[in-house]
This record gives sequence, structure tokens and C-alpha cells, in this order.
Amino acid sequence: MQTLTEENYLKAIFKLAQNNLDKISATAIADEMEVNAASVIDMLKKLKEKKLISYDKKIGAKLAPQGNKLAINIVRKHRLWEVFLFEKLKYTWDEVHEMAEQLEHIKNPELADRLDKFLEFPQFDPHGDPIPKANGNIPEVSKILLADKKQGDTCKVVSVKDTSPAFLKYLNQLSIVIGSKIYIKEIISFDNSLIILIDDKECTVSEKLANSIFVK
Amino acid sequence: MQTLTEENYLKAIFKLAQNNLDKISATAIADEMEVNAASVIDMLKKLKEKKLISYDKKIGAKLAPQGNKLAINIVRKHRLWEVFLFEKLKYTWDEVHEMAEQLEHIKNPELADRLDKFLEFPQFDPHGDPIPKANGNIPEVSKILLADKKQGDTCKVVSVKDTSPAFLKYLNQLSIVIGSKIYIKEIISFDNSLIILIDDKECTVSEKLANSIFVK
DNA sequence: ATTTAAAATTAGGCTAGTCTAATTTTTAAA
DNA sequence: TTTAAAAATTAGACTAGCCTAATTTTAAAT
Ligand SMILES: [Mn+2]
Ligand SMILES: [Mn+2]
Ligand SMILES: [Mn+2]
Ligand SMILES: [Mn+2]
Repeated sequence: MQTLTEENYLKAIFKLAQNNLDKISATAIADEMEVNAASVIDMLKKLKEKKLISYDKKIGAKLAPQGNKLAINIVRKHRLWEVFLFEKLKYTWDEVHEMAEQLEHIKNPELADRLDKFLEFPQFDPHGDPIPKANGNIPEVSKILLADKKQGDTCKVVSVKDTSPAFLKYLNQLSIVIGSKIYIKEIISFDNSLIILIDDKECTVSEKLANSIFVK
Repeated sequence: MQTLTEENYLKAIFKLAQNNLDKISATAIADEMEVNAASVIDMLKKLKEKKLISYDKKIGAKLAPQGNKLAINIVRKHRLWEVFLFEKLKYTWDEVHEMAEQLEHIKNPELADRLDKFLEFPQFDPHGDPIPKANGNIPEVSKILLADKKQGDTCKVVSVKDTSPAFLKYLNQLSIVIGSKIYIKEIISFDNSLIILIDDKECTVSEKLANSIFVK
């Protein structure tokens, strides 16, 4: 049985692994989890001891099969709970992440599957992230950023890269939601800000914002 | 903000207070929480420091207004989550308590009210315990035990005193559920065991069982 | 090949919550 | 009232996770 903290480390390593970096270093984990690198080293030893990861300073941290399975289940629960909070309890997409951070640690072997069934097997969470299947498969999703698109392109918002309330509330303000149609009217070469039409309503957004939205 | 552990102590004190004992001693709390009395003394100091309780060895522990409010909210969340698990996720009544022990600590100011609304304002949890209202009021329920009834009496199961899986599974086996009609055919004077009709089906149960079921 | 910077690691210390093993009160019984 | 049991408390120690402040190792840049 893992502690809540161990689960959070596994999840962080899993998340970093998605970015296909050449290695997952202790400092990268420290940065992701907002803890000190010394704390990370301690925990990496512990997780290695439990055979949930491998770790070597040259190679970095890697999830072992058991650790990977655990991490995927945590992500699955996190995203299912987010759907629950959003769909059933009517929280907004900027409110659900914080609670899901707590709910993902609720222990019960059947919980994920029961929630999944109750929610009628949702494919994506409120931020557009794919929900791992019971067998561990994770549907592929677009990794194209709005910032990768060119002037004149039209695309559709599929997910957000950042789930901070500050960012999501700004998107609310701009009426950008999952599924919004975006037409790129102009890219300002000075600072790469974009003049776009969001479902036909014009507005200007920064390059930073365009780097935080995935589209297809 | 309280830690999960502090919340569990407040809840234990709240629970003991329901039994109208003359005082809530450190040992009673230790017994309820299955920890050592030395640990309890440490925590009582801390909770007193935070003005959540009063404590004096002669008078015992008492919830201060703020501590009482917190305790009721935890109980409210516990019971609402039990309803959710039972009604929506189709867990059995012997499975819900353990998960609710975890879920009751999920932090969000609106959570209890949103769950309450989603569940359509249930009055009782799957064990027949009353769910505190948003304002803190707790509906009164029968405190009459099956063991208090006499030969020839007919009554109805309103709640169970014990939520251990072992007990609840035994009740499943006997087909005793909340609402079951029980007729007391005979009380054996030798050991106070009871021959009863449960919704017209005859069986024999121990005094211990009769002391664990509330009826009206 | 040096020098410098970043990353990894170790050492030591802190808090929360737990324990065991005394010790001191308090209460109850003889 | 003396004695014995129960309850309360203190002292000291342990673990998990975290930190800061070195120190060591590795990688990069001159
Ligand atoms: Mn999230
Ligand atoms: Mn999400
Ligand atoms: Mn319960
Ligand atoms: Mn209950």
C-alpha cells in the first residue's frame, strides 16, 4: 500500500514521462512537485526499494511496471473524479482540479471502475485530457498547440495544458471552452500574439496563451 | 485548517458525546480511536490550544462551538458520501463506511451542500443514521434497541449501531435491512437470545445482535 | 585542460503523529 | 483509612516527509 505522498511522486514521474525528455532527473521532479531536491532523492530511494521505479543519476527515474500501473490508476481516478465534480456536482472546470488532487487518493479496488460506469464511460475529463481505460490504455490526443498553427488556419480546442484556476478563469472570460472553433486572423510578428476569432468573436491573445491550448 | 488527524479526533469526541456519558475521558477517546492514551493527551493539548475543545481531566473533553461545527460537518460529509456510494455507485452497506472515512476529509467549502443537492437531500445514510442539515441540525431518531422490546412486540428496523462489515454482512445473511419488520416471538431467558420473525421469516438471534439494532 | 555551473547527494534538523515505559493522580474497594 | 486499580501524564524514542547547508559529482564552456 502506498502513502498519499508516494502516489504523488509516482504521478509526477508519470507526468514528466509524457514529455519524452531524455531523462527524468531528481531536479525535474523537485520542480514539478515543488519540493526540495533533497526530499526527492529520499523518496526515489524509497520507491526504488519498493520496486516501483528504477533510478540512476545518469538515466534518471523510470516507472517500473508496478509503479506505472499505479500511476495510471491515480490519473484515471483523478480524471474520473473531475468528470463527476463537473458533470454531477456542477463545479466549474477551474474548481475541479484541486478537489481531484485529494479524491485521486481514495482507496478502494473497485472505485475507478464503478465511477467510470456511473459516469457512463467518459473519454475525456473537463480539461480535455484522456481518461485511461480500465486496462491502462490511454487514448491518443492531439499534441498540436494553438501556437503551432499559422495565420488563416481554423482549428478546434481539444484540451488545455495548464489547469491552474487563473488560466482557466481567463479562458472563461474569453469564452474559450473545449470544442471552441478558433480562426487565426493574424499573428503579430512583434510578440507572436494572435488575433483570433473564437466561435466568430474576435479577440487578441498572447503567445503564452497559445502555448497552453491544444487544438486539432 | 485542520489536519485529517485532528478531524478524526473531533469526530471521535462528537461521537462519544452522543452517548451522554458523564465525561469524555482521554482513555475513552483512546479506546474509540484505537490509539494510545499518551497520543490522545498530546492531541487534546493541541485541540485545546486551537480552541476547538475544552479539556480538563476532571471534566473531560468537550467540543467548543467551533470544534462542534467542524465535527458536524465531517459527519455530514461522511454520511452524504455513504449515500453517494450506496445509491449511485451501488456499493453495499458493509462497503461504504471505510471509503467514507476517507472521503469525509475532502476539503472544499461547498462540497457538502453540492453533494446534498445532487443526492436530493437524503435524510438518512445507508445505516439509518441521520444526516446533519446544512445548518447543523441533526434529525432525532429512535434510540430504542431491539433488545429493549418485549415478547410479542412488533417493530421496524431504523438503524444499526455498528457499521463493521462483519456485522452488516451477517445482517445481509439474515435479510435484515433498514425498514425490516420484526416480530418478537420469544425471548429465551437463559441467554436472552430472541426468536424473531423478520418480515415473516423466522430465525434466532443473540442478545448481542439485539443490542446493535435500533428500532421503532 | 581548466574553470564554472548545474545536478546529485549527504548530513543534520524540524514537525506531526505515533508508540512504550515510567510516574503521578484520582477513584474505588477493602 | 489504607490499599489497589484505573486514569492521566511525562519522558523519550521512532517514522514519514520535509527543509537548509554543505559537499561531491557531472556536464559545459572557455
Ligand atoms: Mn486535474
Ligand atoms: Mn483534468
Ligand atoms: Mn460510516
Ligand atoms: Mn453510516
